[in-house]
Amino acid sequence: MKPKSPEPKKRSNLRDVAKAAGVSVATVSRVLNEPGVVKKDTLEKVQAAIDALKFVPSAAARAINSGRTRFVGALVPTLDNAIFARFLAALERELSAHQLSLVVATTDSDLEIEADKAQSLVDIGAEGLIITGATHSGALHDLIDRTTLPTIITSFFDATNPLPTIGYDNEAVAQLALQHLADLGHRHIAVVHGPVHDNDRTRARLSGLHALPWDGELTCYETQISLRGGAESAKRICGQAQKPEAILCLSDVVALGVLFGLQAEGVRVPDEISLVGVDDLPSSAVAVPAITTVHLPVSQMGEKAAVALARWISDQERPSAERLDGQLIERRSAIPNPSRLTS
Amino acid sequence: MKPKSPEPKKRSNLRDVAKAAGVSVATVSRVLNEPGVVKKDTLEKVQAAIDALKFVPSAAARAINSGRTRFVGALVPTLDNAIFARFLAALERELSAHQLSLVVATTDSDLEIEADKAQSLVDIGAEGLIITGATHSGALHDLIDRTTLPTIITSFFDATNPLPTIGYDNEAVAQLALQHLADLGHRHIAVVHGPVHDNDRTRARLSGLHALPWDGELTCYETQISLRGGAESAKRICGQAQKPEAILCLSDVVALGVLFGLQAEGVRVPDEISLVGVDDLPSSAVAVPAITTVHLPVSQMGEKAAVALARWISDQERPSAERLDGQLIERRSAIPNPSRLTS
DNA sequence: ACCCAAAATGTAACTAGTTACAAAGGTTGC
DNA sequence: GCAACCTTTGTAACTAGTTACATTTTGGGT
Repeated sequence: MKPKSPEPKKRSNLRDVAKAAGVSVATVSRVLNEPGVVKKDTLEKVQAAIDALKFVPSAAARAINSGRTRFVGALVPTLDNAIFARFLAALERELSAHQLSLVVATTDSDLEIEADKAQSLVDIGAEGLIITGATHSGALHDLIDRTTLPTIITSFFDATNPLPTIGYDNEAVAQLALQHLADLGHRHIAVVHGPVHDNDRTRARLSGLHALPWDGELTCYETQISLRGGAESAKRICGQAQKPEAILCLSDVVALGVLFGLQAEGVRVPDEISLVGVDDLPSSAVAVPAITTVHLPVSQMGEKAAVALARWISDQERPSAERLDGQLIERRSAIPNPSRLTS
Repeated sequence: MKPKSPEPKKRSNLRDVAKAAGVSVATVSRVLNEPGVVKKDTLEKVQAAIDALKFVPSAAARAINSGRTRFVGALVPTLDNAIFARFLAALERELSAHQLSLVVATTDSDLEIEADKAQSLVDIGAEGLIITGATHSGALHDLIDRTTLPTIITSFFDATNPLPTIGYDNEAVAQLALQHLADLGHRHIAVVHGPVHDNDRTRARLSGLHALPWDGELTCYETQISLRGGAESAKRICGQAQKPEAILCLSDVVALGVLFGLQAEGVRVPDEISLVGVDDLPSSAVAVPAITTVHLPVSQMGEKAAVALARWISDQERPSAERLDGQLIERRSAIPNPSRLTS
């Protein structure tokens, strides 16, 4: 027989504290939540008991009463691309200002993984979800539907989507970049983009490019969204019989990779070939030559998403879609096509 | 009077489902947790009721019984430096394999913010903590102490720390880089490093440099850890009367920034000046010239931290300190000092 | 000293699950 | 035909807080 403490260490709870302080549980609860209404010396007694027992209130028990867990989840393809890291940084900063914590889950751009991780987020009690793009698995849509979990789509603007979207018009964003090159007189342009599979942002950008009326020619190269992917694409492009006059990269990591790749091949940018990107990462401003790109307000997107989600959760105010505009930032990597007379 | 449903929409719970299916709450609970022991047709009845009521079990109620919330928190200075983003990516991947989610909080290298956010993590029920570096506010130490929350220090190896550390010996890491430059015959070296305030990793690296016995001269430049900070430092260095023979950057983002800064100033690397970094970010391998650097196994660190924390939480196995070694990766940005005859 | 309101505290019923134990139902052996 | 056992289900007591309401204490005014 072992009648005495077989498990001596166990987190102390409200009732332990109440007993130790010689008060009721309600009083302890008040000390925790509205110390103002408790008489000074009972407050001190209770505080002493709390300290003595190293009492830490249980988050779960609080959550069960308030119905609030105070955290939300975000699903992004990867953390390896600075564009998402920057987005999350802004999101976390603003959520934190609204007393919300952020659970991060990466999906590797796989819709099944995404749905799985979303389920985990629900299982642990996320009060809301931030997801990337508008294309998702049926399982995820079901989950959002049955839980009626506040969910915001980012990086993708689409006013007709049943879920609120906060993001850019990806078609327009890509067109900004292409139009700029067209205006500079380039007619033979290589497009370097990330995987199209499971990525509706890239698909939208590509279809934007193809929808733009102009008289030039596009050659597309698909690669991994990484510096290495960009560098390898540059090599591939340099291996072609006829080099393009300009290269358009649908993301800045790739653009920087392409720049490095071209430098390694001894091709001068922008003299021999112009280069534009999309994203406007800090690296694009600092690179030599600085890379002309389409600025995407990711930090603003993170903030807006955070505010919208926080409001949705606390006030049931369902946000409406918000369109953020890209902006062309002219730098040194794209110049007028020297082999053409543009007015 | 409003006796009828004044609030028609409320999440349904276990008892609602039990009532709807005509069974007891225990049976519904079994359907959820051990469907094997339930007779087939009751199982179907219950499942039907669950679907009909769109029942989703409450995470908080589960947590209150199991005592497990299934998530941990990580405190990092920033997401803007790829080194932390990569660390978190690996951490999240491995935690996810252990059925744990990751709450990310950024501290901006401010110990007060760090303590605040740690408190938030505890408030929402984190089962464990990953923190960066060994220097923290008293409030954070108190918190860890009173909650006895499994907490692992990363990016900093110190076998004598009361908390388990998983990381590099920062002094040694910096020495690897400096020794390499010394071996190449450089005697006048500029060191570019991030803010020293509240950052024990940087401090350790600097003291490592100063502890290395050699006959050269170090000039230190403090700057923000960013591309821009690096580029500006390069300009500052070029403005000196006597240019150093080599530049040692204590992180790779800064190294790349310095490279860009030097290129902008028309200084050729490595011909006129050698450059080495620390971290081994992907950009260092792809940059032109590729940057010689000390590889830090961040992904491995993320994985090891995840495994150690997961085990600590589930099996009460307190991990022991783990030292990860940096490794010099020789690339193109550092060459023998041309102005000297090194055998 | 006494009344009354305000302030402080206590009781017990909630929140939404899990689970030990009890009880009922069904099957098999002899 | 009935005991013995296994399968399946139900009851009620847990988990750790919050909170409506009841009760006690306190203080001021007369």
